[in-house]
Amino acid sequence: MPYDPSAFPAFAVTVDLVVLTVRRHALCALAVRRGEPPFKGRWALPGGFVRADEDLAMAAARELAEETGLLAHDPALPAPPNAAHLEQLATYGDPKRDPRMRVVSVAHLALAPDLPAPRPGGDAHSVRWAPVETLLDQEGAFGRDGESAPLAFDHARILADGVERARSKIEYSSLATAFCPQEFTVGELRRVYEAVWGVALDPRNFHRKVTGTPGFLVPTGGTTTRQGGRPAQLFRAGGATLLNPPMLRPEV
Amino acid sequence: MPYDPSAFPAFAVTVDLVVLTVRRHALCALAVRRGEPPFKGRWALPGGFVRADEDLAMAAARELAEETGLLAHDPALPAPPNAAHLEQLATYGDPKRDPRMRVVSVAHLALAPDLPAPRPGGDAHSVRWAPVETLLDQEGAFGRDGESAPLAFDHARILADGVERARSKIEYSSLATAFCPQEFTVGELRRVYEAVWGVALDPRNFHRKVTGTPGFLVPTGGTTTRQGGRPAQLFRAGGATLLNPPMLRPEV
DNA sequence: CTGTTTATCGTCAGGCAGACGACTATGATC
DNA sequence: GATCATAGTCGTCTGCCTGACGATAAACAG
Repeated sequence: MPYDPSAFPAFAVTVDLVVLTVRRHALCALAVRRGEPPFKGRWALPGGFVRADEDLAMAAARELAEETGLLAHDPALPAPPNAAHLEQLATYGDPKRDPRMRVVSVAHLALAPDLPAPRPGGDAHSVRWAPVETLLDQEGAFGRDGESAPLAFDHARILADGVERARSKIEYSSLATAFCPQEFTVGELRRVYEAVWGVALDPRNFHRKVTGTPGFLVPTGGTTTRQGGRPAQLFRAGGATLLNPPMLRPEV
Repeated sequence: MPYDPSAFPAFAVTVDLVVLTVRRHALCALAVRRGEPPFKGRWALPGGFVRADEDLAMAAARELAEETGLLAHDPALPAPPNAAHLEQLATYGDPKRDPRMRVVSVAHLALAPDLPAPRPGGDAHSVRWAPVETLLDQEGAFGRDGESAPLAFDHARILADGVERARSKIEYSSLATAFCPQEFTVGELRRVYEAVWGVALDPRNFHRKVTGTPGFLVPTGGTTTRQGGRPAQLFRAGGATLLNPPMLRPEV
């Protein structure tokens, strides 16, 4: 018993992705250059239409794989090698957000470890990792090539919301490990927090806190010296997802 | 330059509302009885189609006003008398969630003070406040009249997500005051926390905590004795939105 | 007047976080 | 090989916050 199609307006539904990673001590987001109008040549978040038989999470996972080769994984399972955390962020449906037609975009947030290099896939002409400040602090700084123009559509707002979600969520969950490779050191995890929050943390207190939180980290037995200095113990993410008490973000 | 409409599937977009309040020491949600198939006669969350020229937040505010007479208000402004907190919750888009057609629902969460009585408005045949446990703990308990059947569609999942959002958000924000009238006592605020979390809190420690958090409560100078016992000071919600350090939810 | 109810103030001990000293183990440089 | 720079790890101390709980205050019911 289908509805009378004239009884309600028809929408296009898309998923847009805020894909975050930490590279060179900076929080970076994935941006693609638009090859078609509107906003041709400008940078935008990766995304695409939801297909007729697709769940929203499936569509987001498909777009993520197309753009990065990353697999979304069930947080309950152990992470496969090329896995990213993926969760729904928010939905944006301003009637004028796309000049062509009525589009509702269900934004998703993906957190990934540092990747070798973004591989342009799908229909994206070029893809890059850019520090989120670079992508967000460009209101008014228009360049003719779009290199320094604001993000297309309302993607600056979406990106800002995604960054804020990540910043607050690593406080009370073990999500920061999603930015790390499968095995990592306490120092590497600390540099994730420092990059995402944009602050400096005391290495000694940080070490005490994360190693003292049950279920957060499990030692693998190995050590590494890839950061220079004294060799550090290697850890995997433990089973805990919620940190209680939480990590405390320093005041301002 | 409109898209080729055959290039992507057409969706219907709705907003569904999780409207929560605290009545008689219990967390309650607004439910409407469906008058049309599918799920005719079953209880469901209030909601409706997003109109062609409407933002998502506007559509949610309109549905809220139609069902309850409550106005959504900008959290930055002082709350008008009949105001509720309204925020986007999450979006549900399983291809099979509505048997008739492809519907994506953008769920919103509204928190309201205890209201005199729900007034059936719009096209809802009957409306009621029901304790959330009653609405959620009915899987398998089907009654022929739908009185004790599970909620229609995926609304049980949506309601559960909304309740969980409210439970966690009153920990670190001043949102619990949205369940209180404009002027309220510390005891009334404590009973909100107790109802939402389903726990008992120590009145003395609670009093110390909320009155000691800067910006959370502002004394109005008046007192009341509507709860019996010694008269209590009256407060308004202060300007603070984030509580730091947060309220601590007792274990289990 | 006495008991009951709710509000409010105080005290005390334990836990956790911030500040920071000290020591360890590697590689780089002289 | 000695020295230095770099990171990692272990401790200590102090102050703040919380949970547990005693005590007092101000209303009402009988």
